[in-house]
This record gives sequence, structure tokens and C-alpha cells, in this order.
Amino acid sequence: MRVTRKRPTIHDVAAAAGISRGTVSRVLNGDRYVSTAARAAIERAIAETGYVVNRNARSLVTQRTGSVALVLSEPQEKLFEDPNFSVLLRTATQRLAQRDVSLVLMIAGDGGDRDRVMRYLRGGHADGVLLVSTHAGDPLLDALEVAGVPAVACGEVLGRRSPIPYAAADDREGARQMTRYLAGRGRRRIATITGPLDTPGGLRRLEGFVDVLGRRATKKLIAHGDYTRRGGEVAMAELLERTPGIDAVFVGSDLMAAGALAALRAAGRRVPEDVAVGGFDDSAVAVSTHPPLTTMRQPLERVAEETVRLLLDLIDGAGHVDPVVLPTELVVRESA
Amino acid sequence: MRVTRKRPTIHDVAAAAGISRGTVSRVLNGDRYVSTAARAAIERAIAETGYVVNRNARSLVTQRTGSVALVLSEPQEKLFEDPNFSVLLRTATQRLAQRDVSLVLMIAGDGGDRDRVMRYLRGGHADGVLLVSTHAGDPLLDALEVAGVPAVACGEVLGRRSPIPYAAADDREGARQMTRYLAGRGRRRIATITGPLDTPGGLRRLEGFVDVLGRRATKKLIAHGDYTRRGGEVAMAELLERTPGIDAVFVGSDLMAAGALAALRAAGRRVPEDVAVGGFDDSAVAVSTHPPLTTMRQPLERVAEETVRLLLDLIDGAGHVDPVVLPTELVVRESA
DNA sequence: CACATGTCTGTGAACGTTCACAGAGTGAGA
DNA sequence: TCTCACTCTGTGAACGTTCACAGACATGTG
Repeated sequence: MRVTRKRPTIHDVAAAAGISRGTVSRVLNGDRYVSTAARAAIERAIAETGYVVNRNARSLVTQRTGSVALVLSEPQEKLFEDPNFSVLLRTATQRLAQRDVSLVLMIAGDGGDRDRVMRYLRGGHADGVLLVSTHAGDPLLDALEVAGVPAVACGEVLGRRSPIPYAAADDREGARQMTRYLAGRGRRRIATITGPLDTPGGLRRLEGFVDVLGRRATKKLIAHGDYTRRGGEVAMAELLERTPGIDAVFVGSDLMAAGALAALRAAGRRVPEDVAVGGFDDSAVAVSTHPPLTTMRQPLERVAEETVRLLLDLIDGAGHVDPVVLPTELVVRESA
Repeated sequence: MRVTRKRPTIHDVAAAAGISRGTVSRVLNGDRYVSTAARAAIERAIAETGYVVNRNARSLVTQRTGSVALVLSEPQEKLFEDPNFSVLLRTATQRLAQRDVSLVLMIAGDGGDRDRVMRYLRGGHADGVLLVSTHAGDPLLDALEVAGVPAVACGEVLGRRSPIPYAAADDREGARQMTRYLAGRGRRRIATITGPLDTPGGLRRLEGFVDVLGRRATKKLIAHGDYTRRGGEVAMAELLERTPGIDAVFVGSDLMAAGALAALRAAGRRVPEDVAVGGFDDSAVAVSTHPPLTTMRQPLERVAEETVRLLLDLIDGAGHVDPVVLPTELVVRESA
């Protein structure tokens, strides 16, 4: 009835089975060349003793840890506000767990955080890194490269000389689809509210928008937000003041679209009668706004799955992996 | 320019500093009894070699891992939909990082997951466990107890014989405050929509509600939801049908309140003129509904901080810690 | 029968730390 | 001067694995 009774080791199992620890190690690691008798005896002994392998000892010799780090390098508040992130986190955790690798969560916000993360990674405490919303200039990326730690980003990392492998939704094509949809509904003066242009979602969705309408036509119809609700509200107000005649707006995220809706209501415009509003993400807020948002669904789970797959491939020795870009889907509700 | 150059060990540092590894270990672990000369030499050598301690080797001898597991035992979708959870996760990660312990995220959804989690924990791969939304009957809890792994819950774990230490918001008193507020605004027929009664938030908030209004008065004014938006909508509709005359409703979560708002709108009731709506959580949805929700703010960051503190105390050898209950705060917006 | 090949097993030596111990040097107090 | 306490240092032995090696035995092949 002691609180901490000593954990059985591989030696205990070997003794209980009457077999050497070498053979025990072999069945643990699924080696061929183990007699069925030995295997049975060992499996019984494992069950009896309640043995579970000590990963530290194993890591010490194999130089593999069986864990990967998920590193958030956004100032945290912004990111955790993002509903997409939860999906990503959940899916990644599950996918990794299936392969028996565990996920350690790290936040690299300010300088001190960064150092800690780097120390951790350079210490070889993770076999690989899942990068979330990392900016191109982030010194973490270079350090990672130097340290030779496999890394994959969830979402494109813009403007890097030596590109980081990634999986992402097809933001550009998604934006095109939405813009075409709005145009197809007869809207003639279509504006857009972008996310920050140093993020892939901000940049690529704007590109898609311009692809469809042309650079000239959109000159005065672009406003910038910061992925927050409030930012969307401000940008919408600005747009209405600058160009009162707009009859549609493609907003670069659902959360900003919720803000835009508020600004439109405040300005006395009806949605979708006066102004049609299209969002992006198909996150939970899309159905909680009034009216519910027409938006682009991102295959977030698949993005997470693919990100994990790429990372595991890299860890397993693939020298190079190609980025994965997944299609988005238009979800029509009431706002457009 | 090789991809993986060998990581320096404590021996390399010792050699570079011209001092034995024992002394290097001592400065690493902040031992007194190290001459300033030696310390300086070693610190220089550490910087030069880029040495970082191998935690596995350390864990192997110390039997401490420097990490704790955060275990989610809710069917995951529900939980990740919960905006509170993000706050918790972020705060816990940061707080732990400050103490240089890392957080590994585990999802114990179905049976297979559970086994994996238990194996991990019994393997001694985490120094402690942070439990999130764990139910009383969960076999994980017994297993944890048997294995002697320190565990602290974020939020009360209901109905357990040997209670799990926890930190939580004062749900019951918060519910009382909200109910009193609604009554104080002249509302006479106040209903409630609860969360599941096997969760502390569901049960305690209902208790607080009944505390204020009395068991008799509330008999027909209670409906149950499941913490989802949809659940809130259904419960509200049910309530309206059962007792059309209600003029206020206290909803056990903001998300359900958003659903209730939709049901009220569908039934043609104005909020707050006809029916006042009070939520709970003060999560992000509270400001994105129309009208914005009057709600109870939970000090979630403090809850997370305290949970972490309790766990670290336990890990550091505190034999027993007392639960921590933190006050909530009324946030008045437009819905009531 | 000799020999190669394939299967199975045990053993010693790592992996990179910490910890306990022993010993050396220094200064103070008797 | 001797002793004691304190400070500082080095060394050997763990911690629990995996891995390479060597050897035993069986089976098949020429």
C-alpha cells in the first residue's frame, strides 16, 4: 500500500519469464527472430509485472524521443482567439497519438519564451516541430534549420529563402471562388477586408480577390484588418466612408466578418439586401452571427492531418517533402 | 555543414573548462560549493560549446521528467468547442514554462486512447497530471490514484469518494449573483437552462439559481442543455412552450445563451424587452451575439494558474492541498 | 559429411546524466 | 600545533534501455 512502489524494469520481466533482457527488448521492439515460446512467456511476464517501457532510457540510446513539439509563435492572445487553432490542435494530437508520439505544446511569444523553446529543441527533446503561424523573419526558423530539427508548418510560411514544408488550404483559389460567387449574384461593387498581409491568409486571399476582379477595379475597395472582430468592424466603417456605394464585401475571416456585420448594422445597411457579406473559415462564429455567414470552409482537419503526415515522413528520413494544398468549399448561408 | 552534428555532452563542457564533469553537473543544478573561478570557466565553456542538458539522461537518474500531462477526458469535439478551454491551455502552458516544465497534451476519448494515456502515465513519463472535464466515474482517476501520480483537476470533479484537488470558479455564487441581478431588474418569471447535471458547471449553477428563487418557485422553469449552441436553442424553445410567460432566463453558458437568443428571436420575443437573457462564462461569443450578452465572467486565467500551482505543490511533495475557489464577476451588456 | 545459411539467444558496452563518497585545501579556535 | 568545520573537487556507480557481437542450434545443400 505504498504510494510509490518501484516500477518494474526490463530485468524484472526477463527474470519473471526466465529469459534474458536482450530477448525481452527484442519482443518490445517487434524484432523477428524471437521464438513463439519466448514471445509468449515474455508477454505473460509483461502482463504480470505491469511492465511499461521507460522512454527516457530508450531515448538515451536511440536518440529518438517519441514526441514532437507544437510551437506557437504568434503573440498568443490572437491565436487562441482563433477557432481554427483548436481544430488543428485536436487533430494533430490525435493523429500523433495514433502513431504513439506525444505532443508537447510550446508558446514562443516574447524573447524569453523563444530562448526556452530553442534550448528545448536544440536539446533534442523533440523529434520534430509543428510550426503554427510563424512569420518569415522569425529567428526560430534559422535556428531550427541549423539544429537540423525536422520542421513542418501548418500554413504557408511567406517569403523565406529556404522554404519550410507545409500543408494548407488553398486560400487563393478559395478567395477566387467567393469573389466569383458574389459577382455571380449580381454584385457590382465588391470590396474586401484582408487579414494582415504578412500572413498567408491575408496575402493569398487578397490575391485571389484581385485575380477575379482585376487590379484596376479593386483599387479603392481594399481595407485591411487584423483578424480580430474589432479590426473587421473598423475596416468596414472605413470602407463605407470611402466608397459608400459598395454592395458586397469579401471578408478575409469569419471573425472579422462578424465585426463587419456590426459596422453595417450601425450604418443602417441591410445584409444581404444592401450589402452581401462573404466570410472565410466556416468557423463557429459563422453560424452565430445574424444573419449567418456565407463563407469558405477550410478543410482544417485534413490540413492538420497532412501537416502531421509530412512531419512524420521527415522524421522517418524523407529528405524532402512537397507542400500540400487542399481545396476549400463554398458554404452558402444567409449573408450573401 | 553537416545536418546532424553531434550534440556536446557534459564531458565536452568539462574538457573545455578543464574541470571534472561532477563540478559541471553542480553548476548546472545550482549547487552551492562551487568556486567562482570554476563556475565562470564552466559557464564560458557552456556558451562556447552550445551545450544543453540531455533531459532523458537526467530523468533516468532523477526519476523526474520535467513535464506534466494535460489530459482531456471529454469526448473531444465538445470540449474544443469550448472557448474557455483555450484560455486554460494557454495559461497553463505559460505558467508551466516559467517553471521550465513542459506540457504534453493527451486526449483520452475512447477506450484505446485511455489505455494509451494510462500506459504513458504509469510509465512515469509525466510528473503530474492536469485533468480537464473529467467525470467522477472515470476509471482513469482510480488508475491514477493507484499509480501514485499527482493529479489536479481544473474544475471540481463531482461525487468522488476520495476527492481530487481542484481549482475552479465559484459557480454557485456566480449563479446566485446573476439570478439576483435578474430579479433586481424586476423580472418575475425567471427560468434557467442548465448544462449537463453531471458537470460542476451544470449542477452548481443550478443550485445557485435555486438558492435564490427557492425550489417551489422554480419547479417548472428549469430546462437542460448540453453546453452546445443547438442545445440552448432547443431548451429555450421547450421552455417557451411549457411556460410562455417567462420574462427572464439564466443560461448556464454563453454558447447555449447564443442558441437561446436564436430561439427567442424565432418565437418573436424581443431581448431584453420581453425576455432578459443572462449567460455565464464571458467568453468571446458573449460579444458577438445580438444583443451582446450580460454574463458572469469567470477568472479563467486565475483558475488555470491556481490549478498549475496546486499541481506543482503536489509534485514538490506537498502531501495535501486544499481546493481553490475563485469569485466570478457580473458583466452587464445589453441582453439583460 | 562438410559447410553455409537462417533462426534464436545471451552478454558487454554504450547512451549522458546525477548522486554519494572520499579526499584535499583553508581558516578558525583551542 | 592539532582538530574541526567548511568549502571545493574528482571518481565510480548507478539509472533502464538498445545495439552489436558472438555463439548455439537447426536445417538445407553440395
